[in-house]
Amino acid sequence: MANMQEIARRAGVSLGTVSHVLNNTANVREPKRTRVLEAVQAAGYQPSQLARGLRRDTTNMIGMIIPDITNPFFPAVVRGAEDVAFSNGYRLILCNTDNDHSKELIHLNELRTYLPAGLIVIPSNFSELTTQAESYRRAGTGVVCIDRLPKNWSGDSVTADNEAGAHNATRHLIQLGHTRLATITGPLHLTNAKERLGGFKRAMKEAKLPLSPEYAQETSFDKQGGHAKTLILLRLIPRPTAIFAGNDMIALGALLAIREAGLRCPKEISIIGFDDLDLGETTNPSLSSVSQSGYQLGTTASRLLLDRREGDTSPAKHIVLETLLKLRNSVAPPPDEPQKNSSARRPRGSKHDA
Amino acid sequence: MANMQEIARRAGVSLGTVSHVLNNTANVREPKRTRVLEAVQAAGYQPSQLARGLRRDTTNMIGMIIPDITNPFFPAVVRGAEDVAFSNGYRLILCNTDNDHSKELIHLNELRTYLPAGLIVIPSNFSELTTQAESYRRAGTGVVCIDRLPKNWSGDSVTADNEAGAHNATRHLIQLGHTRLATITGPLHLTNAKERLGGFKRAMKEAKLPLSPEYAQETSFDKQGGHAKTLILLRLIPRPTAIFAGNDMIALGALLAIREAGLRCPKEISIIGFDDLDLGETTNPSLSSVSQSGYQLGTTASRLLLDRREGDTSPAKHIVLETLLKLRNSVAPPPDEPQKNSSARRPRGSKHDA
DNA sequence: GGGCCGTTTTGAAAGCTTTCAAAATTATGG
DNA sequence: CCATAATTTTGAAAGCTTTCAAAACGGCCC
Repeated sequence: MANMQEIARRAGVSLGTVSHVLNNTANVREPKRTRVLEAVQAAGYQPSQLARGLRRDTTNMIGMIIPDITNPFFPAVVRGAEDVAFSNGYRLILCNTDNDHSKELIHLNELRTYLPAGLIVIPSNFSELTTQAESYRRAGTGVVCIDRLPKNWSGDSVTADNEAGAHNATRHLIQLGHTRLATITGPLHLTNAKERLGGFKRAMKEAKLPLSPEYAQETSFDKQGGHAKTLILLRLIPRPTAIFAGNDMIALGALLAIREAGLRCPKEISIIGFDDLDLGETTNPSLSSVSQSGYQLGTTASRLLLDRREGDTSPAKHIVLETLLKLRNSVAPPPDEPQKNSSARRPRGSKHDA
Repeated sequence: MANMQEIARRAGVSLGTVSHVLNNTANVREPKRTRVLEAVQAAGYQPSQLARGLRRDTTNMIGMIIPDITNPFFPAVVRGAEDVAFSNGYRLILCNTDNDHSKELIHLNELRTYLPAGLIVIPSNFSELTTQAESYRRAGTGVVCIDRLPKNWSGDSVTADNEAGAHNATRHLIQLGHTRLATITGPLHLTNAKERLGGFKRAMKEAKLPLSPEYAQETSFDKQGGHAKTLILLRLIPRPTAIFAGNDMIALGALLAIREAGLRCPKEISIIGFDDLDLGETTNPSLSSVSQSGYQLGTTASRLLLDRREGDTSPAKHIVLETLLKLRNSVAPPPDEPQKNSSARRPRGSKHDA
């Protein structure tokens, strides 16, 4: 591939001049300027990002570390980040951690050697991001933490207003007349899960409703977890008439469990999830959910990173994005009559129904 | 950050020796060897990928170009590619094209300047990949094309057996007794859409069933497309009793349209999709689909790329992955009685039903 | 102990760009 | 038209690694 030397030769100027034209880093008078540009065109020259990065001590790559692109919430985040990055000439290196902090560490250490323009990170479980980011910052590389925060994080962050979203959803259930609410949370060492539980609890307290511990189950942010914990909730006496799920995957598991148990959603049990994934539209019943924009999470993080790069040295920013309660068909007022709890144990169509 | 110079100094050896130890590129006798390794440990040294890439004339980055990570089929592909890449020390640069060939071209031109180890590409509409890849190949950089192929592609490729999958699905519908089948295909300039239509047609022909053109609708690979074209199909006389959809998003749109039209799936109309996305499990009815493994598509592509890099110079490989018909609740035998076609126009619960 | 051979080790060059100080050119003012 | 100031242009250095030819080393045999 053509290099700058070649362009300089073709245009009959020095290496430095070519560089100045390309980067607008000094005035270059007219005859030469166009000669250079023409030579660039003619040769189809594009500067080596490697040499450039090496010399400038920074590249136009952004390291994006996420748990798992396969989890339906994250693609939108990545896409948002990429869109802003791309339109500003930056590119994304995508790294999956599977929530494993040792894998995260490998990525953090390796990415450094690419001299990235910055990092956007959704921290893994028990992430050591806080310590690692320190060394990035010393090198002048921005690190933005999104979606949830690791221990002691004090840098830039972009998150959803988990507390308010959960509070709002819970209050809605209460206003419909529900008094026996339960929640299935994600892992409580994750800040977003904890905040959502906080919002739920606050709404309960404000309504002076009791909440004994077995009505707040903790599990992983997935279908299996939601399914298993819902089965537990359905056996409680009195049985809850509404479940606030920590995210849509949990809500989906809950829906399945409820269906299996022979109960009907929303008639006998209401469900609200969190995230408002596309798949919530097509379930039966369609899933009510606290909507947060993953895309916006991504764009905001990229924007923040680029602002920092362009010299914004203001103190750490903690951007919190609004959520919106999206009501679909999985919520209804509680059933009037006191339910016969025993029916929960009998799958629909089982012989005992006869 | 520490550099090799520093390590050499600490270990009391020359630059060359450090490099040899790190790359196992020459024997280094015992006292020095460990001294170097210790110095590396102590300094937390990691070689600059930029300098290394510049010198070696190639990096450990793989460019991955896809239409849109937000489309639910692609995350698994990316994940598969990343897993194999990662465990071999390679990293992924993710690029979305939105199926826009000019955006694809930008990525192709820019990625070159990173001296990537290779490219994995799902070509955009009207992709110019074939010409571009030529210049990559001249530079010794592998390009693997997956999922669908651009015009005149003769390089390595990994695709699903679209023809057989579609054929199999269609045959299943026919065996159930359906005689009036329709299909909604993706854009027919995409090879995968075309192959699926081919499989459908072959099954029809083998069963000696007629297929007039209006029973094969073409649209984009999305919900809107599926919805719109299904409305058209439902108005046909005689109305089809089964639809083979070009992918699950189309199938989803079809399902919605059928529901809106007051018809029941699978009782009155059967649907089979393609891709077997997760969301197909949770729709109502759950979606039957031709299952192809996006993950395997990704792993195979990465594997192929790495094999090439390790010196495999055999002629272009065209790997075709098996599909599997996944039956769920969206298919059933056709209704016995000749349906009253007019009902298709009436939404469920409309006054005309009375 | 000297000469020779095979192995280790070294130092410098190369890869491509940016940037800095210095050189060359042009402009300005008297 | 000269001296000086301002602007352009240049060439070399630096950034960090790999690699190649050459130098140093160690062992072996006579």
